[in-house]
Amino acid sequence: MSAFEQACRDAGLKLTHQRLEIFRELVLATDHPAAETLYHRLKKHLPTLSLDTIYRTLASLERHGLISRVYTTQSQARFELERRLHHHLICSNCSEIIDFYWESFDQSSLPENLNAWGKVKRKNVTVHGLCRKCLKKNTPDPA
Amino acid sequence: MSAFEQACRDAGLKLTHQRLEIFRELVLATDHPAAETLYHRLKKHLPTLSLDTIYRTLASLERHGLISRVYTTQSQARFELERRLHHHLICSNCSEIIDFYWESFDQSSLPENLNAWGKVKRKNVTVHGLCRKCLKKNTPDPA
DNA sequence: CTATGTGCAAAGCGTTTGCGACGGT
DNA sequence: ACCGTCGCAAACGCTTTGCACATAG
Repeated sequence: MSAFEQACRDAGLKLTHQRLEIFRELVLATDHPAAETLYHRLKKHLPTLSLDTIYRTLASLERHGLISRVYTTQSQARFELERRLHHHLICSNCSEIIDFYWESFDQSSLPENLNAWGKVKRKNVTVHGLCRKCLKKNTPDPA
Repeated sequence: MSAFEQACRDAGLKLTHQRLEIFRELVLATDHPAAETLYHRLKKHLPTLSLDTIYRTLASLERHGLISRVYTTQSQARFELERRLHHHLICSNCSEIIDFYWESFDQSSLPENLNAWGKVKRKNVTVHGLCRKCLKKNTPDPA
């Protein structure tokens, strides 16, 4: 967390109460929350917090590489801390997103013909399926 | 294409001119176009076509499993034909999305501990980097 | 002939922005 | 005291919806 404070100072960002709380909520969250989700969670302890501040803060933290936007098919953007290389499990029913690690994949190399495309920076796996909760509820995917 | 006509009949969808043209454009497209992109491309040959029809048609084709929505961090939704298993290359600069194939990955198995999560249906790789065009233009990624 | 699909215009929803007040540094 | 940030409200962009007419089956 004080690494966060240092990063803010380096970036010229002020250490406001709101900023700290929004970041702290993201540290604790494992579910890649949307802006609105964060808003509802934080509103309990910060009743005057506004949704705009959440949006502005998320954009600013993203710009400075402290958090990142998650790839999704939904219209709502979702966010996560910029952590070590990881991959995502996505439930097609409840659209929960969970991290997992797969080091043997990380160390493997891509097909050679990708060099023709350009310069590769990162590779990520997304696994789709049904999480245990949704399997139990016996709720098959929509349509 | 007549497979498409058959699929429409099976789904109880009428074979309208607009529907056929929108689907045909998606068959030809390799760049995972957004609704608006399709609109501009089709407008040339179908001047009376409306954007709402594009949206409605895309939603309907998606519901029937003929096309799918691509995972993205942008607010605009992008679409592709439901083809054989493939993976995506995404340029962080121009956000172009290109398909690639990687059969040795497709045949590999996931870490065993994922069974604890639920039932896996599909796994996809997303490669991020800079495409050749953007490398040439010497346009480094934003910020 | 009937149900579905279309085009138009208006509404919806998530997100962004201009403004004046506020608060770190 | 200064510049970044906040909350408010209004605007924005992408997408969806209600309605009346048109069209495929």
